[in-house]
Amino acid sequence: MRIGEMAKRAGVSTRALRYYEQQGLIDARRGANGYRDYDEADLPLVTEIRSLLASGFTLEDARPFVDCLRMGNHSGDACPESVAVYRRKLAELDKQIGTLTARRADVAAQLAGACPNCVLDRRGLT
Amino acid sequence: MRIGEMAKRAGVSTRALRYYEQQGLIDARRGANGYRDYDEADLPLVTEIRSLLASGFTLEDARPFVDCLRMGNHSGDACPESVAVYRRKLAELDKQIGTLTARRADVAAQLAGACPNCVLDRRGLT
DNA sequence: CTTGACCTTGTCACCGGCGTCAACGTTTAA
DNA sequence: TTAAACGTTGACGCCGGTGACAAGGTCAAG
Repeated sequence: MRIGEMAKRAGVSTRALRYYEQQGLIDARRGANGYRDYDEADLPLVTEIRSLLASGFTLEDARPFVDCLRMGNHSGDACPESVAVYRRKLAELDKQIGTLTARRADVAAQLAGACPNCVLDRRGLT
Repeated sequence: MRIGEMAKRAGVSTRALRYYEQQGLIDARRGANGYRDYDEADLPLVTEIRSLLASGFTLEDARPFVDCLRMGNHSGDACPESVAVYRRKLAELDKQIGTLTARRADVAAQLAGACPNCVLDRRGLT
């Protein structure tokens, strides 16, 4: 199928598909006219990418998942490289959550100090 | 004082000081030679900006704090506009923390599904 | 007079994942 | 035959806070 159809079916823009190709994630054969010719099997790859991006992963993160699917696996995370990404991401998230939580406490303390009447911190209250 | 001294005393780069001026946060008088001439009173303003940036606020967020200090207040958050920024930021942080926490749960679940032996989720354990 | 340490403005680069044009070739239906 | 609807590559813009460099002006010390 051509890029337009693939885009429609995957729910992405053609721009995105070209970008993924440029990043070496999704490759399409070329017709005699230079048009990209996508395989049916590429659809789940694109879907996997979108799903990961929506979950906060980067395109680089998605690479092992796509490779894993292309190797014939039923699921993109059936490979150790993908699992490693999960773990790295988990650690990243924990770190970020920790940072933001500490920051939240700081801001709340500042707010309490600056505006004593502003006891709007809903935490610990019912 | 000139920009170099101000930068040194505030612990920022001259580039940053020029950028703050460009954004309308810190204004300096100009000498006959065109050199910026900072006032002693500008030092705490710069310090306030750095402190806020370090806490995850943007330069835009810092604006009311700086204005507040320039109006003669002892503290940058002694003005309602600054307090409003605190509150907005607090809400932002809560939202971000919520998003990341949900995402973390997703990733942990995926990890658990992809790698049953990988029960490394340290939460809930001692 | 010259060197070197300061100052000035202006501009590109970064990071990520595209959106959005431009300028052009191809296919397809009327 | 022609116009619409597709396809191609290439390049700029965005967002924020600088870093780094260019090409120049200024000023104090030796």
